[in-house]
Amino acid sequence: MSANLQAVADAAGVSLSTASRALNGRAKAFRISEATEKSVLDAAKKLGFRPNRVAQSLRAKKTGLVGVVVPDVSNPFFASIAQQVTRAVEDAGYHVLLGDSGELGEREIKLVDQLRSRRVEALVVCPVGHAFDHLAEASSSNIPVVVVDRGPLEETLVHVTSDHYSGSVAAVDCLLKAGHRRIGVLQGLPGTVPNDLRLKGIQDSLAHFGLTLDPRHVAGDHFTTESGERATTELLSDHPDLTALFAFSTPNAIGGMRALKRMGKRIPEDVSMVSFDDAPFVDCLRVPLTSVVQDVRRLGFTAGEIALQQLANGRRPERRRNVIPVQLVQRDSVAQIPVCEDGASLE
Amino acid sequence: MSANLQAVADAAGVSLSTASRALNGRAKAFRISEATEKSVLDAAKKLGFRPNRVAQSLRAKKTGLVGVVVPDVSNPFFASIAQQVTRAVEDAGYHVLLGDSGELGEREIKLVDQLRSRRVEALVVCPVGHAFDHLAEASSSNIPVVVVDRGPLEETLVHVTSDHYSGSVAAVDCLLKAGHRRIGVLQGLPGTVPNDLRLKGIQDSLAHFGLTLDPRHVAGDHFTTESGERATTELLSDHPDLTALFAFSTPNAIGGMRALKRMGKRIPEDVSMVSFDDAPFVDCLRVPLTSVVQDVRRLGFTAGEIALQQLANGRRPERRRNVIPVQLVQRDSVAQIPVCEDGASLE
DNA sequence: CTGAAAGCGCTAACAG
DNA sequence: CTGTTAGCGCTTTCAG
Repeated sequence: MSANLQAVADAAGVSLSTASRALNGRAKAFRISEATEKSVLDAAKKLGFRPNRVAQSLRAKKTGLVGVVVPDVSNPFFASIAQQVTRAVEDAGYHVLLGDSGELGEREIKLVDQLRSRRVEALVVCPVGHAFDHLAEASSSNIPVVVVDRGPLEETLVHVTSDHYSGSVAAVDCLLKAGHRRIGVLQGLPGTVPNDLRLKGIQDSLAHFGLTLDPRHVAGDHFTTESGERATTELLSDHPDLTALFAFSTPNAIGGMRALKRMGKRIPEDVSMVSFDDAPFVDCLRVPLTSVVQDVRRLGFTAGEIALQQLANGRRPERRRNVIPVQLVQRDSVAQIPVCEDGASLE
Repeated sequence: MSANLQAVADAAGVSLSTASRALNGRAKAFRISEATEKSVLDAAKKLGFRPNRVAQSLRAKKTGLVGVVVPDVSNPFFASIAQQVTRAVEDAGYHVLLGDSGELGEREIKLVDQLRSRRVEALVVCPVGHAFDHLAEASSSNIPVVVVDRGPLEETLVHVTSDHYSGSVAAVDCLLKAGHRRIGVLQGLPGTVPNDLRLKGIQDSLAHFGLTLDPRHVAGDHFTTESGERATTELLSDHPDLTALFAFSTPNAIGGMRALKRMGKRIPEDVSMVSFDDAPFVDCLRVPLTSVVQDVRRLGFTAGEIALQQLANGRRPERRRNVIPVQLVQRDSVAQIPVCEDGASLE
């Protein structure tokens, strides 16, 4: 195995502690002679000494580790978040222990537990989104926990999230202004905050036009392509009169596009589409999608920064909920259609 | 802080060692009475005992950690690899320490060093691609190293990679069969194996038609959208007679599409395009791209498996180079054009 | 059946 | 200016 401090000390003909001090750049502070210092440094280099961070961690009771748990790293949205956390904490000397829950609540709980066993100093978690007890428990046991994206509705945890409600309102307003009245929704995971806040945004936006959201116009059960494809097929078979679809994620939208293609429907001629987005390539899709763009990088970086601050301060930040603004970007997937006079006739 | 073994032992009224044995499920083996075992387990639960993995690691000289270093986690290609490694090793009880080199060789070296300091038991690295000494050094100091994607040309390291050469040949054959003779190349990082093997594939494929690759038809310097966009602009300004582009990555292709759009050129009517791919959404791009599809998941999972085997066997595998097949998928981005009779007139 | 003690590699009192 | 020693939390001989 790799040489240890003792070996270096022996090679340099000094004691363990002198070697330690020299290696840690404390030579000056301890007034170690330059000759001694040099001989230690030389010995270390010659032996290829690499300080054992495990031992250091045990001793210092600090691992310099941040645990990051996401539902699916292969999704660019979560990959970006993991990346930004990595970047945010690296200058402070922290490394990231990565966990992928595979959208499974049970796995998430297990992962959080394992990471705590590894004594991560902080946790940044994109939860599956239905249960938060394990995170609350971690948080109350004094380890900084930052939840990103799908957090609880109550302000129990430090939470970084996009402005789902406003974004949703903007998206639906855009459809309404273009004359659409019968809008289908390709939703993500029901019961999670991003999903339900967006549904609420839709309802409120429709209400301004004296309309209501027909629950039968909402389909889908995950933020995945598969869900988007299934939901679209279902929605358009049962309700061929829908003129627009609102997809709750880029994968949902991509699934929707696949289904529409299969059904021989064109965007936006036959069906308009807007999406709530999280991926950087939306402008290059078959039809450049009009979409609510989230600032994913900021979401992740902010989470990392908050965790770091908390680590430095030693106390929870006053601000629990950090809402990152979103922006509606109009592209080519929404067609203007003649306003149907009997706006109330939607169903 | 969290309770330690001593605390559990005290609470259960037994010694440290008995507590340890009971907690590790070795009660039977050590013929500990059921009552004692139960009291230990109860005490542990009551105190919320979580074994300190750092101390265990120090003691066992095993961390159960695999280091994964990639150039850019936000790129779905690398994100998938990281994910698959995570999945491949998790059942064996390993966790992944993630590093993002940001395509910077220096950072990669530093990260590898830091991860080794943290005593990762194995390294899976997608190198920036120009220098490998640090990896060779790690490998020769007995830690399993698996290089994915951009490895060295020589078989000095265990390497998992797509069949770049054959894929490239297939892509160019497809263009040639469609009548294209003047092909521009949006390359990635020159000097890396995937890049240069693909260039070689192009040359050999062209040679079959008695053609050669004009170096001026090759542009680009990274596997990024920016490089793809710049290269396309450059290529089509200088050589407006190019009828097709071969993009070496999905980001390169997306950049190319952006540039073409800006220049008012349509795919495939004005310019055909094929890409060497690594992302799952290519079928939904503006123009569904004909492309060489890599089995990214297999790339990553295989790397994880090999690392694990090596950890179990304790010796380097015989097979150094693991080549994963690729597949040409024809979509709609290649137009048939009238064969120019004077095939030699390309330039 | 259970306990005492050594030691993994390192840092930081505490002595000289 | 340098060395000795205790101890971080755990597992595992070695003794009873």
